Amino acid sequence: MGRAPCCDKMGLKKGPWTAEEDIILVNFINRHGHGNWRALPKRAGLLRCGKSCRLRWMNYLRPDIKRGNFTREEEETIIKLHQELGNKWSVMAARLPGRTDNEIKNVWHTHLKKRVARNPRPESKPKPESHIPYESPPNSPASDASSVTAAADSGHDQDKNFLEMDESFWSEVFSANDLELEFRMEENLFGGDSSMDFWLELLNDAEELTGSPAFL
DNA sequence: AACGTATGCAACCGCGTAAAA
DNA sequence: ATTTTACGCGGTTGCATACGT
Repeated sequence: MGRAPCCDKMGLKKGPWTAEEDIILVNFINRHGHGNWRALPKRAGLLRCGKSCRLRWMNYLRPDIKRGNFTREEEETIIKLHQELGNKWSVMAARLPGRTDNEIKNVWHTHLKKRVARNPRPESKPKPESHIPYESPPNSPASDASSVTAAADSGHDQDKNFLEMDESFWSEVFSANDLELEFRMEENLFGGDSSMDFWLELLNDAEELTGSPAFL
């Protein structure tokens, strides 16, 4: 049977998410949940397809996502689970709280697969340190920490600070400004010229609240 | 300093399937 | 029972940055 496209692609944005889009998505889900991903972008005022929103939320914006390095234990768990389950990334993610299937998949393909290939049973000789760099050249990015977080070594400058924010940032920002914020967002999204001034002001507010630079 | 290559991550695409109509 | 719709998953790609020459 024919399958309808996931969304009407006309006019929908693709590519990396901006801080503004993240704010809109997080705020909307915090307030209304995500009952219907397909309808969500329209309701939230995002020019994205529902699938894209879902992915962004699941892999990045969800408050329960653990940011930071994969521990040695997590890496060993992934290796073990992969031996058991194969490429069942979502099952693995369910067994690793705070980690996403995409993240696990990436870390497997970029680090663990090679490690396993070179050293088929690493778990048989546990190393004393709980957090050991990947097997990479001493000055490679992965050598200073086995970080697979987006923030750690991706270089999207504007996003970098944003990504490093703890999820508490969002709850602080939104709980503090809530109603007025939503009103102002809608005003800027639907009502008019959606100038950057609004967002800059919002980010300044965020900085004041959290005591740390938000995005800029 | 400039250029080419490798690496790592975020995001997209297409398919399978469950749920709804 | 059949068809349609939406969700979730796994594979793949695009792009920015790091590294090497």
